[in-house]
Amino acid sequence: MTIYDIAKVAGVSASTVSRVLNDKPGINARTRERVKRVLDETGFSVNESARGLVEQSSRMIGILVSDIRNQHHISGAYLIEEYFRSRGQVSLIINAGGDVSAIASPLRTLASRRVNGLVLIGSVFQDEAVSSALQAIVPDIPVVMQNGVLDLPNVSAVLCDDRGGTMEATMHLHQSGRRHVAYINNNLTPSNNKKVGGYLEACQELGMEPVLVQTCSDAEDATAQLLDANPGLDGIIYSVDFLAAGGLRVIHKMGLRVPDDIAVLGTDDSPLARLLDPRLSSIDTKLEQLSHECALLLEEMMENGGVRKVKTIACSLALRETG
Amino acid sequence: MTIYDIAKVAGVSASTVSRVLNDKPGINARTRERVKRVLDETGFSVNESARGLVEQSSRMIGILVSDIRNQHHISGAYLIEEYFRSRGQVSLIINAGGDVSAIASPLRTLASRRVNGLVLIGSVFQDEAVSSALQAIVPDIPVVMQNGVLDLPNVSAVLCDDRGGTMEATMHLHQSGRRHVAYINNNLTPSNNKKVGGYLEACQELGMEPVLVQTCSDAEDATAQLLDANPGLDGIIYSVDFLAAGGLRVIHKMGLRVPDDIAVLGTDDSPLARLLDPRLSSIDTKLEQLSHECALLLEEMMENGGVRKVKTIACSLALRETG
DNA sequence: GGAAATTTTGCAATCGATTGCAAAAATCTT
DNA sequence: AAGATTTTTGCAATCGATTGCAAAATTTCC
Repeated sequence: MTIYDIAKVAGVSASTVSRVLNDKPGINARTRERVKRVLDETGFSVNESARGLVEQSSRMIGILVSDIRNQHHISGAYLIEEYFRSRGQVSLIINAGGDVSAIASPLRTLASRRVNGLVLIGSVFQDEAVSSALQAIVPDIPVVMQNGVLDLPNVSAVLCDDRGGTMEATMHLHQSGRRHVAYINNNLTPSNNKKVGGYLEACQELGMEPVLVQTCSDAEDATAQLLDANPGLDGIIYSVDFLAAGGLRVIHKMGLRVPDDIAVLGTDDSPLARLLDPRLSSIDTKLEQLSHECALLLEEMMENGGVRKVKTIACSLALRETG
Repeated sequence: MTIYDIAKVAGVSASTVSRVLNDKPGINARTRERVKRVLDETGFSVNESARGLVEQSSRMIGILVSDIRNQHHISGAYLIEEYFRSRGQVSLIINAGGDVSAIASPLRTLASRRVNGLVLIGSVFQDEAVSSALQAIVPDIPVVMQNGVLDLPNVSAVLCDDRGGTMEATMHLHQSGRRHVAYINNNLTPSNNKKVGGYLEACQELGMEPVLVQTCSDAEDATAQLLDANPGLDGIIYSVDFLAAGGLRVIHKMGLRVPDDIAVLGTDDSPLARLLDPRLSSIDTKLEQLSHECALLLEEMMENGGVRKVKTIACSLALRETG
């Protein structure tokens, strides 16, 4: 079923059908109605391949997620998808599969589809390999990175102030009387490094001795070891909420009370925080705001041929029952 | 940058370039190499719109998710995306936004893109409105429903045995000595109705008096009321894990011990179950297997012109610390 | 060395939409 | 009623790939 078929039925030319489809002016009202009726009756749907070919645009944006297993990333992708869907742009969401060096392949996929814009989700994309891949494969399309920066003319960025958020959290614990606050990190992403940096700086400023776990694969083990080695610990900050869940379990098992004996903070203020018992206090990294800004920025770049911008969003503390 | 440009540089015709691109036979090895080198050097990427136009296929499949906010659905979508990505098919993941009656719009989007196949995720799609929309808009493309059935020739289904799983869970609790088991449901989706059915049947079979909350928006309130009204309760099954999280909190607050005083089961065996304290026992609705079957079935239908099939997968119990 | 067989390549049509330009139709002027 | 305007419509080129068929190049064989 093509516009030529529609044209035949409606007794007009294909051009007219096309113009009706796209709400172009200069079509007689009665003709327009007639064509529209045929369109409805036949349940016609435009061939976007054909349209994309002549328009040199796919009416799609690409969302490249560094790692799907990360709940937080998925949520971000969907917030952006949602925004663009309401604007009539379809989203092509693709998983990079965690391997940053292999980014060329998904990038080429998106380039082949001629996406009008691209969002990269995940701080691991802040990497030289990604930078050169972007330059080689999509040097001209507007890109926005969520939580990472690259120095390319077509690549904007929206970041949350991980460093500041973590500093603030550390200071908050200090202010509420904690003097031995540890930090447990899961992996060394650029974003997590900023968090660690904030923690260390706050410790220095406050005269606290930092107790840092740089990476860990199992939050329970890490927490148990930390508590064994540092009996005086009265606060732990985790780089991600689900780590804190494991931490809480160990703390509970050891007979310590939260937050009386020890305060616990997570990061990201994910839905999980509200489901744990006690409800987890968390550093809110403003996912919704971040995603919204990404969408706005990308839209702006796509419309105005777009100048590069870098925006930072402040974090806040979502205080609940753990500290 | 088109294949004509490549052709010019490589000193061949566009047809040859096309054949190299698609690994077609009958090209001289040296020519093939030369073209390939030019392809690499220029970083050429095929225009999928043009290709899609002549091939009458997009090399894309569509995944329509009933409601994005449902973590479980998202995970399912990604499992399917993953499978097809490994097969060179891109996925177009779209959110129906919860409103089943408005399914025509996303469906038309997918139809316009000429997706080669379609997966519907969410039992709410098991609905007359969806059936007629599918028939009207995509009567010819292979469709697989995850957790729902419709009686259309091009629509297969993969279901999990919610009813059986819930029966088994109820019986398990009975077997471990529970005599007053309640069921708390959040909403009346077809899938949840099957769960409730299984619970009721098990109760009857076991001679237990059913205590059922048909719908609830807040798990804590529902649980608190239930416990107040039924002091003898020694087991609660929730239709979804995150409800159980709220339940655990209330139970804990009331001073009851889990599982000694009361057993708690969730449903779906989501990552959350392993993060709660105590670790939540849950009815495993086999999301991974379900998604994998969906992918296989869709692939089969796309390749063989496909006959409709309906598969059911058994649930199992993931027993942990709550019962 | 030349005819036959085989391999390799290119020509040209095709997919289904959009759009500049010109022709046709309708409306307005006097 | 005829010419000038304006509105409405259609023709035909275009986008960038794929592919059947025929032509050209190469290889094989006697």
